[in-house]
Amino acid sequence: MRQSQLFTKTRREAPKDEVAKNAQLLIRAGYIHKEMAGVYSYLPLGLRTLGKIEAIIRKEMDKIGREILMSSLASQEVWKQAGRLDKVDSLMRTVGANELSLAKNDASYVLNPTHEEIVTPIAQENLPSYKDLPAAYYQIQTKFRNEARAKSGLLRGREFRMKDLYSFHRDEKDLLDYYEKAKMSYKAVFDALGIGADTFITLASGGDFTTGFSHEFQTLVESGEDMIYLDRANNIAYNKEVVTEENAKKLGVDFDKLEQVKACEVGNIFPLNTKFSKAFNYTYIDEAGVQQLVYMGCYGIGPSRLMGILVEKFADEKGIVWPKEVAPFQVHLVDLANDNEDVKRTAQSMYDELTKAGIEVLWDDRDLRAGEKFADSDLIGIPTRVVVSAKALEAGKFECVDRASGTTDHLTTAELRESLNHV
RNA sequence: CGGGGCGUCGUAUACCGGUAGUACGCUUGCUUUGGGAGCAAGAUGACCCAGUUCGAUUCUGGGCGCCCCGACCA
Repeated sequence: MRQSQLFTKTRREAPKDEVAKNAQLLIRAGYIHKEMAGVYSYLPLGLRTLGKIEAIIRKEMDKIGREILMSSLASQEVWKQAGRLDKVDSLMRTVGANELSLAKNDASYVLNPTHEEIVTPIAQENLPSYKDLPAAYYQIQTKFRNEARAKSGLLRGREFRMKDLYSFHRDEKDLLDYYEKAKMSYKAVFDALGIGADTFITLASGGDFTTGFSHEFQTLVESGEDMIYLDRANNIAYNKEVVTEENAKKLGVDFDKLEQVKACEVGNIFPLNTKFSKAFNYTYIDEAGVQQLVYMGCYGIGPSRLMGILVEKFADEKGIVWPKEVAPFQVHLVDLANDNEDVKRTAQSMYDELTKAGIEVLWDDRDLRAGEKFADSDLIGIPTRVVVSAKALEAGKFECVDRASGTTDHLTTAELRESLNHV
């Protein structure tokens, strides 16, 4: 893509109402636009990056579930059924068009902050027999939560992207088997995103659903809002709510000896057991023809939050540094042509050649001075920058800068393609 | 939801109870071209509603919005 056709601009300064590094850089580089507190629009670069993150997640989820897309809106009746209408603080309510003029307070619809209430009836309709189980549905969509305090850019929003997976089982053992499988899938996702080494399974309270634990995936990051108690040797962590005397005894862990570190929750998985199948009276028929309650699990990952975390973790003083797997483009082709037709032609043919080879290239074809182009390139954070200039034409080699390390190589076109193929 | 802070061109900032200034960005022209160029000429601004006042962007009150700390976060 030509940068002149991106239809976004970079900014030298971040808006003063953004303090979080991820929001400052993503806005300055033109990835996102702030609509209101905790609500952002995704611009071309942001959408591509978000898409990459979601594709990585989708690839793993397809191995353990079927993708669907559920409604954002639900009637409040559905939420009453599991008794959560008034219990869930983050529920956002809305009104039907015919009620707008009445300005009623008792809005009739809700924007779903999670989808147990929606998915359970779908499963009920489609998975009535032991022969249908186990099964799992997942979706990636925009979620709405009435966050009391949206903050930290993409890390905690009122509207955000979420992948939520729901699994259905004939008994607890089958649920737990699947639960372990889901854990492995999550691990694969975080590995692929380049944060595997810093992401720890963290024991958390089971909430309403279970007397046991649920599991969070916490990524170490300075700006994280959670404090976790990390046992590096055993590759496991405990969250604040779990660190009690009672649990210390139960788990045989001395919490005082653990490392306290800041982290951000990138995923969580819950054994729901029969909470929702009871509420919706979702039973399956077993081999003996007897109705049995279905066991459920739910599993979430926040792609938009992950995008923020990747910025927080990898950015430097010049701007964003994307892991190669999620960068909106692999190569930032910067021409310093101005009026030099030879340079322009060379940039065009390099763009064509790399693109044809399946490499995603953002070509900065804008008629600007070198300094501004380099500064923008640093800010945007594409992994490899290739400079096409009069100097390069003379030398027959192009300057290739690795954004993360800052190292510069001078390569011929063939060498460049070779090095990119290794990625 | 409790506490604190802040609302001035698109962005960042300044000043002021009496014609609102600067930088970046934007428009036009010329020059410049390997790390955010220069000159010249333009366009664009006081969150909303009351009150005080001859006069309010400035002071007071209310509302709304945003940020931060805390509580909350299935």
